[in-house]
Amino acid sequence: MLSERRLEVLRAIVQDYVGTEEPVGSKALTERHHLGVSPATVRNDMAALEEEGFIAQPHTSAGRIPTDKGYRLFVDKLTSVKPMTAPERRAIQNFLEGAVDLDDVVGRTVRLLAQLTRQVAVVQYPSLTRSTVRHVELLSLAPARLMLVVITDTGRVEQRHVDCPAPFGESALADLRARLNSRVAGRRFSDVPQLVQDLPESFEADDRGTVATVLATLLETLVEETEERLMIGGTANLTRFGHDFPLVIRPVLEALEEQVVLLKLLGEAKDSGMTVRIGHENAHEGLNSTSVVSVGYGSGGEAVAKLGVVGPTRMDYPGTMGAVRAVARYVGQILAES
Amino acid sequence: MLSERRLEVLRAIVQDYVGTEEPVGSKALTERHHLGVSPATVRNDMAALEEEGFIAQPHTSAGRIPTDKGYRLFVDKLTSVKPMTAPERRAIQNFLEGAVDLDDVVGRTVRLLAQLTRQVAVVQYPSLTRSTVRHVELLSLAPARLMLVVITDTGRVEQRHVDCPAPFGESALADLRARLNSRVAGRRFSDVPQLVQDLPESFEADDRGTVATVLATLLETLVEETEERLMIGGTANLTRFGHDFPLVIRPVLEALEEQVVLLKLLGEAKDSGMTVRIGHENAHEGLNSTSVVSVGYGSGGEAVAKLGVVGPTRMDYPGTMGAVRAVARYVGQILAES
DNA sequence: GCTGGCACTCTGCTGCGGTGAGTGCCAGAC
DNA sequence: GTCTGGCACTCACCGCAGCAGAGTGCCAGC
Repeated sequence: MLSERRLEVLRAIVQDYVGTEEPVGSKALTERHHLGVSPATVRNDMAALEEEGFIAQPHTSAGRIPTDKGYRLFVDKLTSVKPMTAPERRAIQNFLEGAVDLDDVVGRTVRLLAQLTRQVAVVQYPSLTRSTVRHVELLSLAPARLMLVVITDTGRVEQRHVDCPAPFGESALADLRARLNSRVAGRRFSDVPQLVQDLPESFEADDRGTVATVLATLLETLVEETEERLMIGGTANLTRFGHDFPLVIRPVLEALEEQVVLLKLLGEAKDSGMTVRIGHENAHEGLNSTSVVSVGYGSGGEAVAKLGVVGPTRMDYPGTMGAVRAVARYVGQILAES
Repeated sequence: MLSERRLEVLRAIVQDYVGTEEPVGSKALTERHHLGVSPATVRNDMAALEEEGFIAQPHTSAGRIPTDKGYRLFVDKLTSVKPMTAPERRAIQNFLEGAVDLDDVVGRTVRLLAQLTRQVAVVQYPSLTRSTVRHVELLSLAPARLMLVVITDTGRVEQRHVDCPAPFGESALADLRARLNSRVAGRRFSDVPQLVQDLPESFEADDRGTVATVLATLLETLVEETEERLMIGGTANLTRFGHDFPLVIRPVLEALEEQVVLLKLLGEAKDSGMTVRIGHENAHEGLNSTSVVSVGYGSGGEAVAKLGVVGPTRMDYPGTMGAVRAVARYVGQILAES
């Protein structure tokens, strides 16, 4: 077990390295932090910390930098989330309140998060799986062509074309629309399949094919849209990565363009509470030199989607975590109100 | 006026520099291109070209690189768009045909363009201004709260909440829905305002306020959504910028995040035909070391939006222009079919 | 008007010693 | 035992000089 002071030394190393982006030596440490011991003692502690794999030397006779494992310990044990100040909180709220629709909410959230953390922000659109259907609309585009529109309580709208096997009359359409809505409006997304299961039977034989097609499309929309969309922003902050950024930036940009990768990334995070993935803890190789801080957010008590930031492992964890948590909280509020 | 051979020398310089990314000297030029003259002669020509501002030397005793003005001349006079090969065209078509909805079309277009040109791709969503209204839908969310959904012929869906000054009955709602659609369905976006102008008068006094509110929201949607959305992709290609990329990439990334900047960029381009903006020809400072190749695309004969790529001024203009043109053409086809 | 030749100018590379931050280790003090 | 001061050592970084090579401008001759 590491002594209290050695942990203190690790904390100091992390803080200094995050600030200066340069390997930190024993002398500099004792000067900037009042550890109450001499550089020589700190050197001994450092040797021990290195032995345990928490810090490393880029080369002999250079200072130490934290390893992924060191950051992990720092995040888990040596620090706590730094709360936002009151003015910051007010600014967040004000900024988000101006949003006019869902796209705007997500867009503002991304920009806000990128600006607060000075890192790349990723915001998942509120999920359909857990939200409820507010309304289903059916429109006739042509005799045998319909448009299906699904509106959710988070304000999201999805539409699909439906090609009918046979022409479908206006009255049957109105009928189907009414029945569909009476069954699914206000219901959980995941409950919809069984709620509409027997609908075709109540229609005339000629129309059953069309009804079945519409339902199939509806269910398909649910499934397809469960795979979420997301928005990213603040990629210009990647240039703040450090001196080795030319090497690192490319795989990161590539990963950020792959929605699938990002969704998996957020998906792997815990459903409740904040998740911090440091360096090689990220499954995706391109993100091995980044850390991802993510958290769920939702309109009610429940999380419906996730948001987070991607930055260098050398990041200000307490501050970043504070910003991420605060933003998630306020987005949840905004969504609940709208 | 520059002699034919001097233009030929300029063309050779541009081609070589684009290929090698290194200043090109007189000897290398004569070796790689059969100009039929000696290096000494080429040197004289180069001196003349430099005098006119078409090429420049990074420093004395280095080769020459084209200036923005040189690229301009190259694009205008010395080359032509390189058409896609048949297999390429087929691949483009196949890839785009798999799209299921508008978002998917735009998404695929961006990815395709980024991949073909190995540069950053920008695709504007089809504009509402020129497209027509396919359907307007009104839904009752609460006694005094409606949802307005506008569907366009390009498959785009916009929705807005409407808070009514007074409760609005279902029958009045159905009435308004029917009348609205009979007037605006299939009509040009820009014609809508005058088509609905007198609608409130035909309703009962109690409902006129609500009708007016709905119409106001509808018109607002038109105006607001004339400011387009767009999608970008292939930002990882920015790392192909060259050795000075660490300096250049930041302002470019920043510019790319500003939708306003990009929209202005595309907006400035000619409505018909391809537009190439080279280096300082771009109004936005952050893009001074990039070139933008853009072109309009549309579902009919008419352009409804624009797409293009952003890359280093040192780009393969003929190939890029060919890819941009081909993609625009096929997207137009896909949109017309759907 | 083109060419070959020639002197000149730079950049980029390499090798070299000096500097300084940082380390590990050890003997001694508390 | 634990901490401390001292000391020798290592190694990245910096500035400098020298060299090679690519490229140029100019000029005389064809």
